[in-house]
Amino acid sequence: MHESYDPAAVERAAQQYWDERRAFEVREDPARTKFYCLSMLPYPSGKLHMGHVRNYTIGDVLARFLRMQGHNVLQPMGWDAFGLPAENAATANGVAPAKWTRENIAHMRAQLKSLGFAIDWSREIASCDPAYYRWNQWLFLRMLEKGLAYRKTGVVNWDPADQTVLANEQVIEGRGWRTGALVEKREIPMYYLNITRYADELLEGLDALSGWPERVRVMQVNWIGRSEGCEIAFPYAADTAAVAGSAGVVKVFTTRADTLFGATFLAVAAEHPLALAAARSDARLAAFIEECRRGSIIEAEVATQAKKGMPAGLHVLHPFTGKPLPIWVANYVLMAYGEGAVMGVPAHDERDFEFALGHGLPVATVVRSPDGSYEQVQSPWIAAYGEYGVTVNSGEFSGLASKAAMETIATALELKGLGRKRVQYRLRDWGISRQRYWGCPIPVVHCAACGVVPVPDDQLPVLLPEDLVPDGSGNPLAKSPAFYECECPRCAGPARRETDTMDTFVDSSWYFLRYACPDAASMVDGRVEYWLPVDQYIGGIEHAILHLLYARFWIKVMRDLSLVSFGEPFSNLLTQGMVLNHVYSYQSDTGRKRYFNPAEVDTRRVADGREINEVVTQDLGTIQVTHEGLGKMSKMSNNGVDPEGLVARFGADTARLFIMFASPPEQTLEWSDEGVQGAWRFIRRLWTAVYEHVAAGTPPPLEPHSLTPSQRELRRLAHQTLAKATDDIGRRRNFNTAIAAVMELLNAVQRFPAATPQGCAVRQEALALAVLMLSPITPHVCHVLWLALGHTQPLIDERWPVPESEALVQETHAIVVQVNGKLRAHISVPASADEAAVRAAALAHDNVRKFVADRPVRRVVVVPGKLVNVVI
RNA sequence: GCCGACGUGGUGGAAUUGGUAGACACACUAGCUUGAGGGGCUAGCGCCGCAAGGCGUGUCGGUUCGAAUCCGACCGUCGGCACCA
Repeated sequence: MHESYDPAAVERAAQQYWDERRAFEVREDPARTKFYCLSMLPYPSGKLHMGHVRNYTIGDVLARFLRMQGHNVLQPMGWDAFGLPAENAATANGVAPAKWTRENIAHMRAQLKSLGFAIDWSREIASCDPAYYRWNQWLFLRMLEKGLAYRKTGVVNWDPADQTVLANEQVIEGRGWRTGALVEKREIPMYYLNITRYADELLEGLDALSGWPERVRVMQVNWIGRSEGCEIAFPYAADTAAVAGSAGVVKVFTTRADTLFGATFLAVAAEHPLALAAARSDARLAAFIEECRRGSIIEAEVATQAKKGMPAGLHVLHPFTGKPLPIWVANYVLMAYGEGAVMGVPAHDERDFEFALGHGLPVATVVRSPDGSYEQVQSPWIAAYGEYGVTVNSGEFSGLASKAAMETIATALELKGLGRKRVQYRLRDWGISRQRYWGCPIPVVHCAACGVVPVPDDQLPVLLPEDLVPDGSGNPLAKSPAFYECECPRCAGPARRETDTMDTFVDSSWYFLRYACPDAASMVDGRVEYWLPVDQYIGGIEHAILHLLYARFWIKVMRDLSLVSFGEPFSNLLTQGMVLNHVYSYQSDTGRKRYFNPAEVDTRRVADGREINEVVTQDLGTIQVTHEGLGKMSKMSNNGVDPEGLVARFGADTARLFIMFASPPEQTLEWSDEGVQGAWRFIRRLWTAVYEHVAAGTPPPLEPHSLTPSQRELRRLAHQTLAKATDDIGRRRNFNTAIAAVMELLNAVQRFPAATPQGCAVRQEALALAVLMLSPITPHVCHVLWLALGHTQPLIDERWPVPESEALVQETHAIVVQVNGKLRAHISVPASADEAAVRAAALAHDNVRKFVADRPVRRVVVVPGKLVNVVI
């Protein structure tokens, strides 16, 4: 053993040992308990950032910990290799996405290996490999057969300058990010997966997922958004029937059928057929609809925009009173939710209220609060009353409690054929078509004679050509006859291959099954039944809804196709908090934004206290950039911190220890490398402690019964630390406090005078326990220190130790004494002392007597082993 | 706007079940060691105060013998909002 710690040499030795032994390659073994530890697969953006390091270190700590507890642990890794950034890079640099992606994978794989993760690399997969994505296509075809995949039109962002579809991310303040052109909406045919068919099961399944964080389950519940309510049909008035060409109804969905008599208008989406019909003879309305059409398709923007509307000049009839209600076209009504129309009840709905006030529409009260505090018309109107109560002014339905009114009105509507009770979901079907090149081709062919024809299974995979370079305008596949010209599988006539590719969420919806059987000749095989479901899934909280919901849906579909036996993919979920860093941007004249890495930004304060942020660029010289605040580390905002520098300077163990010590895993972490010194210093102190201990000679066997009090005390601390670390890692997943406890143990070891042979034996045990406890977190240095402590079996094959109950016995308890809740004294009592003795000892303390003085003691609260509170 | 979370010293954080607020670290200050390097060791370090003591966990209010923790309102930050992944 060297006197000084050399991380590079230590890490080389440990990694070489693991590699030679193929220590992390695992096989199915029915005799052993399996543990599938999975981290979300990375997008190969080019370099790792600290968010990745955090994610994979958490996974690695758990994988190594459970391995030490005797489990057969699978920890795989792969690449979410399709997606937009590769196309952007291609457009910018003229490199084909395939080459760019594969080079990034090679670099990032090397970075992951340098961090020493216990990954079974023999199972590595990349979603851009045909051997993987052919099964996306295969399952899509099965879904098509079952009617679970279907075709309908959908709305996309259209950049008229580049003649291309934009991702939401590429729309900045309503303009295309490259062209600055005003983005339009465009309706195109797309494929949808029928996730809403599984809405109820996805919702109910959440109750059983006790290993998931509550916050994620709540978010999914709200996303699915099941609401029980009523569909109500408003018959056309004569003017509407004339425009529509026949009699008919406008359907709305409401959860508040009890407020039906308070409806004073009907609002429809700009895309609603009646709005379009009315616009044919109303130029102003047509202009308004055109304005809405230019609006955003992004929900966050739709929800925050000013509520605008215009009367359609048409009417519907109230289903009970027959009174005509005006139809308004409103930008806050979404065509995608419900029926694309809502009844406007200003008195009892906040949004309707705001709209009515803005457009001078009448407000009619039809609910009063049970205690009468809200009654009749307010003057002037200040707010809607959205609570339940008792119906008023509702004809024959007046005087009913809200719930009863909903039932009664629904029944009456059903009798009239103008409504029925119905369940509505907020969840929409999953649109998977992307007008992009770098993705999995959708396996269908369009034939003039046969229509849409699925590609037969024996012609899979539909291979994605890898040599195309997108130029930012349109999909290169659609400009590549070699790809799209084909023969119809049905009639053998000339046909055109579908050029849309799949959403990359498809790739990440089942990759964890393929790790179990990466070489299977079918989509999955029996090995999946051994390894799945995933015992511990770890990934960013930003995936709480979309990815996790899509994966749950996909697995349920596979179960219903009898491909797997289970219906939930992830038994336990740890949602890692994001690693944030500052975001700096520069907006050029064309409106295009450029992001600068915080490492390049020079910040200084000017006289008036403002901060000036400057970047020296090659093309623009020195420019001032805008500090946009904090954001998650991402390629998009160019604020990632590459761990490479850290690893080169301090080694992988320091990087791992630092990120795990910085905060508990679920918490958002604002990036700063202050503190990395502490992790580095700690590992070196541990190294030195072991070195000096070993240099003092081999200690005799430990004799627990012949120890001095101070030796017993250190031994107790060592075992207490072990109990805490076991609980912190195994149950609480609070790695930072486990590390802090081991730091305290090391501090105690260093203060401990090990002058005698038994003193050395106690120290030997404490150091060995410290090395074992740290080994999941800093595996390289622990590998070397373990051997240095005289062990012949390598650490990787060691078991996680169990604290000895005898060593944990405590003879006295430290009790705090409060007077009126304020700390006044510390006392020490024998562990055997009863409540009366503790109380007496507390009251006898000088300082307690001083504060009590001659005031009467009203009450004494005794918390055994902890605290006494004297109330005066 | 809606849904979810978070807010504690100069900084990261600890306080696990309502029971000592600030563990463990970083930074900083002073001293020692000098091998003069991003080395090691010792001590100090929430705020006010000479002290006794008082105040203190985003803000305001409540429950309790006792609140960082529970409840209500508000403010701020972060994530998601269906084509970033």
